[in-house]
Amino acid sequence: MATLKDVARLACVDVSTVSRALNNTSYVHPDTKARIYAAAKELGYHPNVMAQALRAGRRHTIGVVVPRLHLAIFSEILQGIEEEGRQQGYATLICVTEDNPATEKECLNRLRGGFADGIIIVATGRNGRLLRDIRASGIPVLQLVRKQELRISSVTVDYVSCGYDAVQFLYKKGCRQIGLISGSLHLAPYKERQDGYQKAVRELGLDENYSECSEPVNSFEYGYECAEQLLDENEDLDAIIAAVDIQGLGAIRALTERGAKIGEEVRVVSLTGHAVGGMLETSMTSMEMPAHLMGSKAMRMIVEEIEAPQAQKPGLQHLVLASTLVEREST
Amino acid sequence: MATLKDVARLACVDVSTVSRALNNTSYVHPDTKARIYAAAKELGYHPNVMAQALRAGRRHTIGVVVPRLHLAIFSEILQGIEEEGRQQGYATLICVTEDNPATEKECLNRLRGGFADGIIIVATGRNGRLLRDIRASGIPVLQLVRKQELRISSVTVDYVSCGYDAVQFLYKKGCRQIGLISGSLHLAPYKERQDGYQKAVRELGLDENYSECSEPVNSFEYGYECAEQLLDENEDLDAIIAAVDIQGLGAIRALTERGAKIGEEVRVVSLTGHAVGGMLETSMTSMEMPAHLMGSKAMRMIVEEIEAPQAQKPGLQHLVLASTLVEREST
DNA sequence: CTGAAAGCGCTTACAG
DNA sequence: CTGAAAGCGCTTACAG
Repeated sequence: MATLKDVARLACVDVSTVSRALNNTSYVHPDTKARIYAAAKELGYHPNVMAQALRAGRRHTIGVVVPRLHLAIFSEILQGIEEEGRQQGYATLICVTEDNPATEKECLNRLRGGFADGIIIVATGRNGRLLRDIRASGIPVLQLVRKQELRISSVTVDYVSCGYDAVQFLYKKGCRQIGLISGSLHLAPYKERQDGYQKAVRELGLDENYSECSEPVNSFEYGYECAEQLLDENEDLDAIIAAVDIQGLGAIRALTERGAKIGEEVRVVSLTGHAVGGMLETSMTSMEMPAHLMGSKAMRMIVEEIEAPQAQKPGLQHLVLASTLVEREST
Repeated sequence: MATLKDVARLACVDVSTVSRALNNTSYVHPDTKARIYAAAKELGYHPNVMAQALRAGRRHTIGVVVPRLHLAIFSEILQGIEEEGRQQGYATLICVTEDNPATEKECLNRLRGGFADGIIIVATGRNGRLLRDIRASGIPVLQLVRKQELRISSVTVDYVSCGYDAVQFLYKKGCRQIGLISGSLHLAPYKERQDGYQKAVRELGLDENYSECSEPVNSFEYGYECAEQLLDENEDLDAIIAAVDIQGLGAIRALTERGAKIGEEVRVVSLTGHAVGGMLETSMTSMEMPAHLMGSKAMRMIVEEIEAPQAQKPGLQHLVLASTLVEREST
């Protein structure tokens, strides 16, 4: 790769002049400029971003930590992040943790210390302290989807309303025995959706139907098992709410195998709204979270924080967006 | 952030000694070492990766260019890339192009010139020349999934066999009127799958049934429309092959709406094998591509090329993996 | 209008 | 065993 020095030599000027000409950072005589441009072109010069970054103390890179990409809403969120980042001149570095705290820790430790100017974390497995450490060391950190640390800015969805609204909706459809398939209650999104469910069910004076399978996970199989269990325990069950779509797919599968008429005998709602819901034989009603928007908002917030002058950093911000109900055939 | 200099000052030694101690790069007196470690710990020192990178001329970062992440096999591939990269000590930078050549070009231009030590490109929209340029400038480039440039290393699947095998499989199931839903024939994976289809159909003396909808895209709606068209044009159609899963979902949807018995009257096979296929009411048979493996292989190949001494660069390599048929209910 | 110099934070021959 | 110096490729006051 050609460097500034090479261009300078070819154009018979100092490197500083080349830098000024190429960056348009102060007046350079047109003739000199022309020579420099010609030289740069001839050599196929591209500035070395690393050197620029070292100089500026900024890499224009944001690290994103996600639990997984495949079959999850995270991939859509990530697209939102990346797109907005590109527009703002920031590159997006990713780390996939599989919800493993050790992997997450490893990722975070790499990201700090120069790999990224800021970190958007979608997972969060017991590394709260590390996160606060990183933040304290001057690297902006933002939680997305899962808000575990109150002292760290976040972009989330109103999960309580999400659960609440789903129950209300089903109630209006005539459902009286509504089951819930959730996830690990250590994770805020699951806990809060369950809170919303509980609130609505109690207000309406309905029975609470929880699935209590072993280790809650975000998977098709888990959705399937939980649905089986809910149906076994309550033969009057007339609705199932699943925290995430692939659990919903599992529930639909279980219902299909039992020959239950989905959307009539038993209604199904997902609380996450992955686009696959609309592509099924029986398309699935869901509370859709504005995934792309959440990603771009998060990126914008973190870039703002990075670029704000030291004196006027925005401080703690929690942005909460709303889910919207998209009614489909499963209800 | 504390720097080497800070640590040196606190430990009362030269920065070079700190560097040597921390990197274990030559003998340092145990006492000095202890002081240095203590100082580093006290200051919470983390080396500045940028500076290291500038010095070493290597960033330990690979750029990955993908058409999209959501609802595509690419997210699984990307997980494979990232995981392997992490193990090899490389970070993964992503760029989402939406198959837009201009966006792709922008991404590539950023990635060169220091953003990445190597580039894995999954898209490829008419930027072959730029790719060769980048490669010529010393940055390894690797094509994944789509092989457009013969002079650039690649990891792909044997798409011809994939199409061929699907037809053979359906033939053995008794199908005689097999329709194909493909994608843009400018893209090698689609073209080759179609070639395989054609080869098998001709060998077996069957009719060729192509969907000829307007602009081929990788979408649910496109799959739906094409299926409709295939069914309208040939009322004896007894099988549909879809290039990618979400087209397959569209086809299944179309069949469902017509009341056709999937897996009996009309069989459906996808040629890509996104995991969602196994989670449907009628689970979908598919030729599964080893997505995760493709990602990790690609990462390993490019790291090898980067780290090989100048004298013994591996040179052009094309790795072709096999798809495997996973039979499910749709056939 | 342009050059010479300093410095971003690190590593690594070179001395001693 | 450890320090002083040079240099990775850039940018930016500071002179002139």
